[in-house]
Amino acid sequence: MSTAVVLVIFTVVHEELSVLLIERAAEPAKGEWALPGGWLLDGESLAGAAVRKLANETGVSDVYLEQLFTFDKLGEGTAEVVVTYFALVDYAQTRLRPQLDWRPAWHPVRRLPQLAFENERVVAYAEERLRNKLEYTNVVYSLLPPRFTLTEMQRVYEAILGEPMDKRNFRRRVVGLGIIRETGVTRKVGAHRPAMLYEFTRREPLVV
Amino acid sequence: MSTAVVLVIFTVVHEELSVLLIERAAEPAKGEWALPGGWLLDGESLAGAAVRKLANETGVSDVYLEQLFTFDKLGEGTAEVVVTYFALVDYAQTRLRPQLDWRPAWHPVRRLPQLAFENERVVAYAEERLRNKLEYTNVVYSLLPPRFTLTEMQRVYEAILGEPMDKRNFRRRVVGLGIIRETGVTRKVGAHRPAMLYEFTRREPLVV
DNA sequence: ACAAAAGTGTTCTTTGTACACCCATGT
DNA sequence: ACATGGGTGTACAAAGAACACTTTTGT
Repeated sequence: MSTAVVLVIFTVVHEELSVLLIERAAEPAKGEWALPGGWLLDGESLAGAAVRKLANETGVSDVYLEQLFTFDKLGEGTAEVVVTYFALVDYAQTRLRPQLDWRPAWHPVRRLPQLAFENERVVAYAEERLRNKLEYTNVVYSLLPPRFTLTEMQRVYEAILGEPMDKRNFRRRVVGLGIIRETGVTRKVGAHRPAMLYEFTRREPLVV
Repeated sequence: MSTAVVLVIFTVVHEELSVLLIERAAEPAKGEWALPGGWLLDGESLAGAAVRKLANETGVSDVYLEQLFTFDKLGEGTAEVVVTYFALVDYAQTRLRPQLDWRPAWHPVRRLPQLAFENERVVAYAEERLRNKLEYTNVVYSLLPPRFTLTEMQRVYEAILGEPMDKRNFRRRVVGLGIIRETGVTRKVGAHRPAMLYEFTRREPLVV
């Protein structure tokens, strides 16, 4: 009986909001998909354990990470309490590491496989929280590269909210929130005119 | 090394937002003020432990109770993790029960004594959360008697937000939110005309 | 008569939403 | 020439904020 830490790690792949799952190669729940997690080690802080697991699974650190909820008796898990966190990572910067006991993979949140340990509840709760945070904070900084076009940013919002947005209203809103600024640098991608690159004014949580 | 549950129990006394503290009569932190709490018992759920402690301290149940945050190593507490909850109770319905090892008392949140176990952080966090919830939910149902006047309700809001509000805007807002309705019954208090009594349309959390 | 609380509308500002066209570039 | 995505403005609706007087009642 001890404390476990479980992570809901979000990213956007092919314009779809996705979550990192592991396929368990050992008991319990062998062969099933579940959220990555592990035990809180001796003397370790909760946030420390979350950061360690995140780095372990994705290779990234210094991203948005927030405590979500503490569950008791998630399914037939053996933990006394399970402290869940959610994290946002830029897909381009992650390197998944298959482990001895499990294999990780990204899954679109709209098409999840069946999950062990009632992890559906955890993902649903995390998704809701993410959508709320989106409205009034800069949390997406963590899902985008350091410099990005407004269209790229809008695609991320659309992937999370699941609906298209108006280009002009989107621009007004995020500029008005003061979470991004122009870099002065432009980028050309394909057969169209160059686009202004933006950056976040802060790359830490705006409100904790 | 186990899991503890700690409660931030709010009420409004004399138009001041107050929190329940206990004066510890035994070690650790003997003689200091702290939030009420206790161990998660064997086989007990987190919410179950919170409800039990709440009933134990105040005699009330069936009130607004929400998980707040999970801390690790709060001060020199001996718990591995501390799961905190916040609750809202109607002062008129509480009966504090002095225990062998501690004495409980209400303290206005603006004039707290020094607290053990870094409990200031916990109270501050709970207060912030409460203020946010106030804006768009019906959480105050738990701080008021079943029937109340709009002025009484406004006083509760003012106590929590710490600033006076406009009577007409307040009425429009809460009626517009649809969280209360007229009962058709009026009440006379002092030297003034009778006031309409209102009740909440729901006495459970509007949004979880 | 006066003090105390209840009740009631309007104006203005801010915020959000809906909506369509032209431009630069590469093929 | 055409396809692709970048960039821009306006009108309307909704929500929130500021603000003052009259009524009923008890003393």
